[in-house]
This record gives sequence, C-alpha cells and structure tokens, in this order.
Amino acid sequence: MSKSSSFLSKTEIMDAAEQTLRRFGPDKTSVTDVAKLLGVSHGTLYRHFPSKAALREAVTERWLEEQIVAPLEQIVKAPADNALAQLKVYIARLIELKLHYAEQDSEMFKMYTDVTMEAAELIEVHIQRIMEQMGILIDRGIQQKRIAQSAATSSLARSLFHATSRFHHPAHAHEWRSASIEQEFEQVWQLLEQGLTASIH
Amino acid sequence: MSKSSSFLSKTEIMDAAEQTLRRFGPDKTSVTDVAKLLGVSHGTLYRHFPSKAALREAVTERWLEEQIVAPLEQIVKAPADNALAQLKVYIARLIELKLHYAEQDSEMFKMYTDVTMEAAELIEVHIQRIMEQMGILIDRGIQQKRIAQSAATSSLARSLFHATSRFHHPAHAHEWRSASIEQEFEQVWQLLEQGLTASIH
DNA sequence: CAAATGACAAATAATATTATTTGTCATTTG
DNA sequence: CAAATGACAAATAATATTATTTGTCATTTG
Repeated sequence: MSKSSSFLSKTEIMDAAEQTLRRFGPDKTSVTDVAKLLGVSHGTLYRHFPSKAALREAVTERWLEEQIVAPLEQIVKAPADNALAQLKVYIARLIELKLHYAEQDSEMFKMYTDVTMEAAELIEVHIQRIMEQMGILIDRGIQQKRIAQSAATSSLARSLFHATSRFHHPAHAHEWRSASIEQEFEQVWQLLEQGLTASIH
Repeated sequence: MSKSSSFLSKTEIMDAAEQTLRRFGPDKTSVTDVAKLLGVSHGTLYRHFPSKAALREAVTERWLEEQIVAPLEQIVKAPADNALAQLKVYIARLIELKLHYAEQDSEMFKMYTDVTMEAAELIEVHIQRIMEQMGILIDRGIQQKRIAQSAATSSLARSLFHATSRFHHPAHAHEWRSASIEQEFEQVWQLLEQGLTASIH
C-alpha cells in the first residue's frame, strides 16, 4: 500500500483503515494503527477526517456502496420482461449479500453493524439508495401491469424493505443461521407478492 | 412481601426476583439480592431453581405470558364479525404492548431483550403461542371468506409475524421512537392485507 | 426427614491503577 | 505555504488487584 502521489489522499487512508479493520476488527483498530500502516503520524489523519467516527463512517459508507448497492445495481440495470420476478430477485440478492458478508467479511460486517447503531443518518441514506432501486423495479412492474398501483411507489418500496427487515437487518444476523430461513423468506415473499399483484389477477 | 405459607414457593421467589429486577435492572441483580429481599439464604433459591439463568428465564416467561399473551388473548376471545380487522387489531396491539413496556417497564423489557439473545428455546415457545393465537384469527377469517386460503394457516401466521418483526422484535426497540413508525406499520399492513385477501375481492 | 442453612471454592464482576488512544495545535518540512 | 509532524492534555481502554457472586454440599433446624 505505497502512496502513488506525494500527498496523502482520503482514499489511501480509507484503504488502510479498511485493511486494518479487517485485521484487528472494529473494537481493536486505533487511528494510530491506521497511521502506522500508512507510515505517517496519526495527526496527519486528522487533517483529512475530523474524527475517528468520521473515518469509520466514510469506510462503512464506501463498503456499503461497493459491496451491496453496486451488485444490486446490476440487477436493476439488466433488461427484464418480468419486473415482479426481478423485484424478488433483487430482494433475495440483498438478503444473500448481507448473509454472505456476515459470514465471509465478518469484521467489516461488524463495523457496519456498529455504524447502524451509531450513525442513523448514514444508514438512512443507504436505505434511501436501496429504496430508490426498488422503486425503479416497482415502476417497471406497474408499467408491465404486473404490480397494482395501490400506493405511491416510494411507500411500496419502504413497506417491502420493512416487511423483509428480519432477513437483511444486521440486528437479525444471528437468526440467519436457522435452517429454515430461506423458506421463511420464500413464504413472506409469496404473501407480499400477492399483496403487490392484488386486483390484477 | 411476607411469606404466606411456611415453605418458600417458586412463585414467591419469582415475585421477589421481579421486584429486584425492576429496582436494580438485569445487570445489577444478584441471587443474593433476591434472597435478601425474601429474608432467606441464597443457597435456598438453588433448591428451587437450578441456576440463576433458570430463574431469569422463569421470570421472563411469566412476564411475557401475563403482560403480552394474556391481553392479546382478550382480543382472540372477543366475538368478531370481521376477523381480518380483528387480525389487524391483534398485531397492532402486539406492537403497542411491546412499545408500552419498552418505555414504561424498561428494566423488565431489558431482561426480556437479554433473554431473547440467550434463551432461544424459551422465545421460540413464546412466538409459538403468538402464532397460535394469530392462527385462530386467520382460520376465522378464512371461514368468513375474508382471507384466502393461499397457504397453511401456521405458515401464514409465521409470515405475518416475520413481516412485522421490525415493529415488535426487541432488537428494533430503538427505532420505535421514530415519529413515522405507526404510519410505516399502517402501510406494511395494507400490503399484507392485500396479500391475505388476494383472489377474494 | 424435607427444607433451609452457611461455609467454601471457582467464576465473575467491580474497582484501582497503568497504558494507550484521541484530538489539538504550535512548529517543522518539502 | 500547504502538508505533515510530534509533543501534549484529556478521554478511553487494558490490565492487575480486590470484592462479590454463583453454585455445591455436608450439616443444621423445625
């Protein structure tokens, strides 16, 4: 992780912070550890981030964008003749990604879980991003006459997000080990899908 | 809290434990504190409960039964010409009760939150109780042709429980302060209700 | 003799002490 | 002169030490 330019950039600091977080976990990484990895004094980091919390949040925000929102954007961008099926794929993928990172990138997932408790604003923005993506799929479904226009798109997106919280909210991560969790989502989805299509079939 | 009979009963111990939990909170109450309140040696309590965890769980189980399940049973028992509306009242009341105790009986609610993390079995039994009650209302709704028999009653009950987790699971308690929480439930319910009634209207 | 006691060891928690970390800012460096 | 440094105080965390709590069981009590 040698610096490419003469001056230290936010990105370089965030890269080093992420690496340190993965190694020591969010409880054990200090600003000093990150500075040590970069070969600079810890005071330098305070010229780029106003506080440790700001650095943690910046790293988490980027992680969410790259690891969760970007892969989901692929689904939204892909052409689909059945937007309702696509919406299910979208939500199933959201759940799958959360489960995957909870297991495979546990320290960064813990960081994200911590930030969820502390930085409500950042998380609200992230949820907003997810709901916007879902909104696109819902609108597409309405145009295809596969989803009934029973409420505003944004309300529907929010309701779908909340109704599936158990499957993607980090507070429930320990419940994801259950053998029946996939089946449980499947059944919740059946109910929601019937709600979305009501008065069409 | 003077003992009514010559021998110490489980109930007396649980009463004293509940009183102590309310006063000191689940983190600060020791078995010795409970024994002190009863005027007995702490060893005596171990003749009635195998461990502190068992006592905590017994108290929580009783609390859930009395404070949550019993009031809900009133709704289930009441005669209703519209079982679907009754089902909504049931779930709204479940949410209202959780919110009420989170605010008004915070130490016992904290005890319940702790137990939810530790004693999965006890909580699974409690959820089972709730789902049985919901099952009765769902069956009633099917008979009244207000709910479509799209899946097994127990599956529907479980799905409704999971889809509304955000509003009654203690891990979300801090989110219940949001001003829009009631409206959010209202919208999730609209979607679920349309799912439940699909192919009837 | 069933119920309760209380002395005891091991585990856990609380407190006191020491070490690290966070955040600032006057000074240094390229 | 913008960027980085490093000395410093205050806040926080880690460790060591002491006190309490948990759980057991041989003995006592009504």
